[in-house]
Amino acid sequence: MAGMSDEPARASAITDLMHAGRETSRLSTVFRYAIADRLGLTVSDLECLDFLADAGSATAGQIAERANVTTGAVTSMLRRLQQAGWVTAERDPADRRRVIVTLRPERAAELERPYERFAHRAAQLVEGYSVAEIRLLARHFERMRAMYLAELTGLRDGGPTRRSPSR
Amino acid sequence: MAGMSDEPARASAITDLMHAGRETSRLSTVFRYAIADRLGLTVSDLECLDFLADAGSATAGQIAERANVTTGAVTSMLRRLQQAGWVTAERDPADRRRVIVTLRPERAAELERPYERFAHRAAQLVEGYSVAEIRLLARHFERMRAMYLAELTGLRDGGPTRRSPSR
DNA sequence: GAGATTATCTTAGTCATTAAGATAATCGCA
DNA sequence: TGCGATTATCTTAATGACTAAGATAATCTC
Repeated sequence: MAGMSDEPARASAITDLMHAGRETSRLSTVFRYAIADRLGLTVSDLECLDFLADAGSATAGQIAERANVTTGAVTSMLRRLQQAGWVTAERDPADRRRVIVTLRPERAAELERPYERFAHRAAQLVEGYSVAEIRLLARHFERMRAMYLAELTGLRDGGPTRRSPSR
Repeated sequence: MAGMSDEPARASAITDLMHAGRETSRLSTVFRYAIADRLGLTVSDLECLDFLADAGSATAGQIAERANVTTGAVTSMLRRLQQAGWVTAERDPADRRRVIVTLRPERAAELERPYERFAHRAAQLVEGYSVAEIRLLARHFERMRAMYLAELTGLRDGGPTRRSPSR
């Protein structure tokens, strides 16, 4: 096999991969909308809660950056989420300008529930794969994750036209 | 190797995969937000335009369903998109209740532009993979796509609590 | 052709978000 | 030490996308 030209096959496989990848990304966004709606949250709220579930706790500023909203939006978001009992927020004793936000641990499971069916099906999907294949997929997703993070900061900083002229 | 118990390794690989997969999905949503923002569009607008880029043209009702918004929202969305020169909209001569919306072909490339850097990096990522590996990834994404579609219709139909009580 | 259905549009009101600037705490440096 | 600069969050006013409910208008059905 080595040295044999498989360029056409390779190119077509890459095209397939790109198309399926983008469509999956698109659908995952719509799916996330639906999940947030189901939980009575905005997408930004869900973003925040998922981030907290992963990170444990974070400052208001970190949440703003991560959810891609202004700090003003985070202020009202936190009021919302505190009122609904999702998070606690208190000033950092070490630096009293900061607000440390923590996901209430007893609510974390509730956040997972809409994903349960999905996770179950995803596990079934993987059943037929070898360990090596699973590792390949995990590595790939990890690289994509890094790419998204890099591109996001790139879009934020490098963007000359951030908004339509009317805003 | 065959018959050897690799269950612990397998389980940990699956955990890694699930984690990276979910994080990637989350980031891709934030990325889509950023792309829409960069184009001066809402996420619904982008959803609509991407749908049109794929489908060629569609009725207002089909767009509403696809973008998960009411027909009233589509009306103002179309005014927006027409004004910005993204689409044309005209009544269907065969059924004058319908409005047929078409993406202006000369604007389609513009829709791709914010993805270019991303696509370029994604291509680099894949350079080191064998054709078999690329095919594995493409197959996996295709299966995920199918899963998302199935779960989405499930969420839409089976959902008892669609909104928070205050709305 | 009358009533039911379908597709889109209108209207009024809601709410998350932004921009700009206020407030308050911490840092850096003379 | 103390003062100006920086950093983190909050406030305010305004914007605009969205929804629900119902209006309008075209098409089906019998």
